[in-house]
Amino acid sequence: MKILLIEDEKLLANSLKTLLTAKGFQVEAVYDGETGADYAELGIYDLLILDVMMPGLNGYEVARRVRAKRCAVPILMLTAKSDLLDRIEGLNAGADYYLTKPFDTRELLACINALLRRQGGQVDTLRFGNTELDLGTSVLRCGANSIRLSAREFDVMRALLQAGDRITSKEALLARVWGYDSNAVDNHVEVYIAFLRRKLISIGSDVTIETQRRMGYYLECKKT
Amino acid sequence: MKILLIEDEKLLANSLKTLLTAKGFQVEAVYDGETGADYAELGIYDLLILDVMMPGLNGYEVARRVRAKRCAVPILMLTAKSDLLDRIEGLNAGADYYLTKPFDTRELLACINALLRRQGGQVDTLRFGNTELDLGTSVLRCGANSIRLSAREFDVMRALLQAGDRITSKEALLARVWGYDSNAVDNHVEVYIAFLRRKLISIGSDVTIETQRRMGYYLECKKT
DNA sequence: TTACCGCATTAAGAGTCCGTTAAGGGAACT
DNA sequence: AGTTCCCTTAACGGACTCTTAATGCGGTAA
Repeated sequence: MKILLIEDEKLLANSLKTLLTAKGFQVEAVYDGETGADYAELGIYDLLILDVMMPGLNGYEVARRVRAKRCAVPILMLTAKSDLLDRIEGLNAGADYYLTKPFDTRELLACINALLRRQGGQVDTLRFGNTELDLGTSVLRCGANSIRLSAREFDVMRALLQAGDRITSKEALLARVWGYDSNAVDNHVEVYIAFLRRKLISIGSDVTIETQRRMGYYLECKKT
Repeated sequence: MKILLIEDEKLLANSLKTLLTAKGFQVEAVYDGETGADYAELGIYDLLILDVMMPGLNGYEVARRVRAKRCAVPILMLTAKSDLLDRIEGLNAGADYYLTKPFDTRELLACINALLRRQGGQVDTLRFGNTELDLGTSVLRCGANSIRLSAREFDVMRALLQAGDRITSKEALLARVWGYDSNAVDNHVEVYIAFLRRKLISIGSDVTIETQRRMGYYLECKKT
């Protein structure tokens, strides 16, 4: 896990670096906003730790610049400012967490773990209603019942689960599952929707695939 | 965007629900941890707002239970406890953000936006008066009531909502919804306006589609 | 007033879109 | 080579949306 630390107070920067390195992270420290933004935009870091008060580009500006480049890296903002409006500005600038100095190292580590946990994509199953799809094994499960999905079935089901109750169009499914340049036709999707419906019923799921005519498909939980 | 609010103080729960609903979120509130965990595990929410101090299952336990089920939904924890160790416990239990009561509503909204931004797909809604059109699900909603729109209905409604109280001509609607080169006639628009009027009434909306003779249609909010 | 034009509303028909099944071909494994 | 599974293709039946058309009302102009 690579962390980029952008902090102009070298004393604090070094102690943080030592702490995080000891915890097993790879830490790179830079001491001004300009350099920090340049490094961050490389897109090779798993986390940015960012001081707000810095000469040159301040933390807000760095965050905004990084987000403007569509970098989705998590940003943890550090600051001596505990003012409410500062926190709000930080979050709106694109930060994911806001920590006020002085902070406890255990809290810092908990924050970092929380941010990385999300980033690390520990997501190995997708769920909706009483049903879950195991992304590792392609098994669709509902309580004690389960059934294996074929490759295509899996791709379609995953797309539907990610959208949840939002409508997924046939074109989107064709593009995601069969590829943009394939000569697949709508009927392919319809056939696989039928396959999945049958399998959902066979494991006693309360999830149904609903049709929104001319628009696409969405999931619904038939409980309550 | 669907939010599940788990908070046993009904006064606070209701005021939060009002606030968030006004901001265009779909909010469901439950008043104890057990129920909350059950709902959360359905996997249909985009965000959990979770009070720590509750009878029965407390917030930490709810978070742990949800994470144990491998639900990746973002969790925002609320608490009166400002103690450092509580914050750390919250984050380690699986929360993504920790907010201390009393909090400013602007800060709460900034947090929510930060968490949802990371979650990805910011499916928005079009709103007018007390009514909104969910662009992801093509559901027309007014408070607790909602109704699905067909493809054509959706297209017409979206065009009207985007214009708001400005007049949209039939020609514009024909061009946008049916296409420039279609042989659709004015009556098509009239029929769909009638469909939409009926649906607006059926969900108790205060929005009406007004006719400006020879010019087109516009929306009006009948609130007094 | 009277005739006319534009719009509202309803109902029914038509056509499109979708569901489902089954058969055939191809790839991987035995 | 045989078998099995998966994906594709096609055909048919059905349901729903969209279109069409007829009727009536209200405003507007001659």
